[in-house]
Amino acid sequence: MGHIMSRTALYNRHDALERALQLFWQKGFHATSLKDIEQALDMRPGSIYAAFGNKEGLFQEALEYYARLGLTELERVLSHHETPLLGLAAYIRQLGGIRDKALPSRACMLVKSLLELGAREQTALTKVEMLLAGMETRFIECFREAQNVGEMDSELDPVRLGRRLQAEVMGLRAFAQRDIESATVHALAEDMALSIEALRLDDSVNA
Amino acid sequence: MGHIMSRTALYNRHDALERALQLFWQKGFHATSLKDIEQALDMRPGSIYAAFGNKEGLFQEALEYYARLGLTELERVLSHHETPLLGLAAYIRQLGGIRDKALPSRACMLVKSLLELGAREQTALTKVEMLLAGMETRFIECFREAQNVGEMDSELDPVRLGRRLQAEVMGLRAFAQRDIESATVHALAEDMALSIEALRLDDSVNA
DNA sequence: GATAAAATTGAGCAATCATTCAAGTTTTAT
DNA sequence: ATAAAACTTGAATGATTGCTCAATTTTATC
Repeated sequence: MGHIMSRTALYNRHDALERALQLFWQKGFHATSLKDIEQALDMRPGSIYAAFGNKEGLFQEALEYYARLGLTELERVLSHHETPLLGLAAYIRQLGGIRDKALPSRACMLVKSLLELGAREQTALTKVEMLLAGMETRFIECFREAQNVGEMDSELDPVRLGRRLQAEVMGLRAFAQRDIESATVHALAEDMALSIEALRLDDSVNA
Repeated sequence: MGHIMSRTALYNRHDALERALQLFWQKGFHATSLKDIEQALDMRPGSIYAAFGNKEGLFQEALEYYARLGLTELERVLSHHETPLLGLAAYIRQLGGIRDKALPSRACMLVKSLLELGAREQTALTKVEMLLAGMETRFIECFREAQNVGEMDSELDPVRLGRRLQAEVMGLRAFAQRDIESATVHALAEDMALSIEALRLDDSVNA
């Protein structure tokens, strides 16, 4: 893992991380063996250890990559909607379609890891906590911004609302991991989205 | 696992299940080794396999035991409140104090297992799905009963409400697994409880 | 107290685990 | 063309995995 890295090496690294993410997201940390990783990345043990240190190091980089993708997606949805609350509602509605996409798992990888990892994987667990805190912060910022633009009652607590939204997203995605019909998840997401939109002031609805 | 079993053998079995539950709930299925189990149950491998078949069998029995405890606790809270919705709200509020108790994990063991288990543990995974469906059904029944006693608008869909409540409980408990202050979880649970109570018709509030 | 049945023991099994490293290959710099 | 640096290889490591079973102890029955 030198400081200088060719363009192809960078690409290879990114590609390896992508494949590692798929694997870890699907099977979790403990159930993913190095054999699995060697096969998925088409790399031999020595190369993997030279590039990522050890299994936990690779896992942590996959976690960061995952969280970056997730935050980017949130920003994308937010930017395509007029106001913060409408953006958040759209984000939730989009999560309602999570069973329709071919993903390694419907559950959030951060939550999966939060529930799976123990004291033996302290550094990875700390990273998960950090990344979840980052997502929470972004949600809170949305509610604050909604207040600033007059979309939401300024008496409400953006911190509580942000945390509740995170808990709802966690719940929605854990629920979506169950063996249920896609329509059920869509309905659940719709109900949650309506709760967000219900926070909008009458003034902002007619804006 | 013969049909005849002495009182002490039954006690031992129950005790072993209790200890196995603590272990699996804390560390998850994969991170719990048979060495861990031998130590916790104070049993040697042969006895464990004679009593429970294999690691997955023991895990499944622990799951059933866990779910039975959870359902019993829900019934207990419901029975101590006047109406279904007030009971559910109280149940949620009680979950807000989950960080204050000394538990193996704050997260629901069924959700932990749902997210951790894969195709290789199909039978256990199917059991998890079944137990979660049972909890969902009980929630739905509560909302139906709330309609029957005139506590809730009969236009609302008890099935959607029940599923949403399950998703909220999943989210609350996953959120509570984060390294956060107890007060934060209490506040989150309070907000969720208020949402349940907001479903109550004005008539029933003054009943 | 003798005998049969049931339960427990723990050493040991093959398989798999994450990881290392000397040797070989490719890439880069000169 | 050549040397140095960087990267890759894959066999081998010791530890640990879930699990088996012949031997032994405990329990139940008469």
